[in-house]
Amino acid sequence: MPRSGAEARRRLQQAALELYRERGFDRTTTAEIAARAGVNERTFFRHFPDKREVLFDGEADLRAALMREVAEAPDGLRPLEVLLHAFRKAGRILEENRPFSEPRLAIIAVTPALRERDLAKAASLTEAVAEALRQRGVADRLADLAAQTGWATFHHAAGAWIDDPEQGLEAHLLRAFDDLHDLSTAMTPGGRGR
Amino acid sequence: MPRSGAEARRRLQQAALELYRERGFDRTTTAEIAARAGVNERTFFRHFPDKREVLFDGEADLRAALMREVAEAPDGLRPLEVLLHAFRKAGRILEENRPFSEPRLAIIAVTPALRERDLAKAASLTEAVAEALRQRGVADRLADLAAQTGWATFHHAAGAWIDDPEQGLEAHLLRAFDDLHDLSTAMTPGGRGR
DNA sequence: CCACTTGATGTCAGTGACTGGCACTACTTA
DNA sequence: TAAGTAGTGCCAGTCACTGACATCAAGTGG
Repeated sequence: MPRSGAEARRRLQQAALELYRERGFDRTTTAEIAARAGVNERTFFRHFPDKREVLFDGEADLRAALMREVAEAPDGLRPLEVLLHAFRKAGRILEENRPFSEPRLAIIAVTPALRERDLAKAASLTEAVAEALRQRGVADRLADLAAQTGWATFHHAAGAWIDDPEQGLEAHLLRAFDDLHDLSTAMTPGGRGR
Repeated sequence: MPRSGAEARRRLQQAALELYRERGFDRTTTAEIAARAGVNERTFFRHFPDKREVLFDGEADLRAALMREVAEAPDGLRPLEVLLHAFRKAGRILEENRPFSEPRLAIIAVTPALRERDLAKAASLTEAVAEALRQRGVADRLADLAAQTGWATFHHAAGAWIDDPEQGLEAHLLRAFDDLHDLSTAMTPGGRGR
């Protein structure tokens, strides 16, 4: 009956999101998701490799957006400035999709198994960002460190934005990077002479 | 036959580590682990909540060590200095246990399911570190950000140390925090007037 | 209009992680 | 010695996930 496959895929995502909200992730079976989506359980696993992945679909888009923004950032910016630039741009996607992503994030937040997957995705994106920095000519060591601390700052800002959406993600981002700046500048260099 | 339970637990950990190395995590069944340890499969799940957790046991110790070092760091240090202090101390545990933790880390590195769990543990420890900073009087917002960026820096340094153990973890740590300092100081504050 | 191919699905059998329940045994304590 | 407790073995069952094979709709070329 379904011709394109993409329809079934969307129905599965929708059904999974609903059921995870209604009964919780652990008390939802893949058979139930498939039934609500009107397909066979086997079909579920043809579209998603496992029960968690059905909630993580936009990753490829976000990754592409991030890498593009890092690549296209103005010349002359320092690594963390490049990242702030990219996060501001990519953050708009997040903000526009908030109605979609809010229930999703709520479920992830209360489900350890989903938090684990979320962390894995974040780690993968961090690695992608580091690679994008390297392609910009940032030295290997700095690219890795900048990507990790930059992502941590972004993650921190996103968390603050979830708790307090009034100010907008961008304001939280700017404040987080300012805070990072303050944290580091106020730190005496290493414990050794330089 | 076993009297203390702790023995069975250690045998299970040992058997799991061996089997994961020999055949890989995915091609090892919990029944095989139990058999090599000389116990029933059910006993495996009495000691460990799942097949991954058997490799993550020292977490409580590391957490305690970290929180203690953060709490006992000298007064007057800025948040990131406190963390550098704590990581240097806690890092010694890592260095002393390298013979133990090296095969373990190698398995984790090549097994996505175990990497996920590892990331979850790191996130949990980061949260603990943030809490320890708060108890030191660091403001909520800064504690969270400092913990995340500090952990990212620590993680980065640990990775560099794994690749190049010659210099010792401490040297890598100092360099990573210096790099972080450089990254941030060279960054113009935000994109807005202050 | 008839093969023929192709992509998505349904069906079925099977493996393995994990759980609840119950009985047994060794060690501890009154 | 009796009662308790902790650690274990055993058994049945659920559920995530996989491989193999059949089916079915749609498009394609003759």
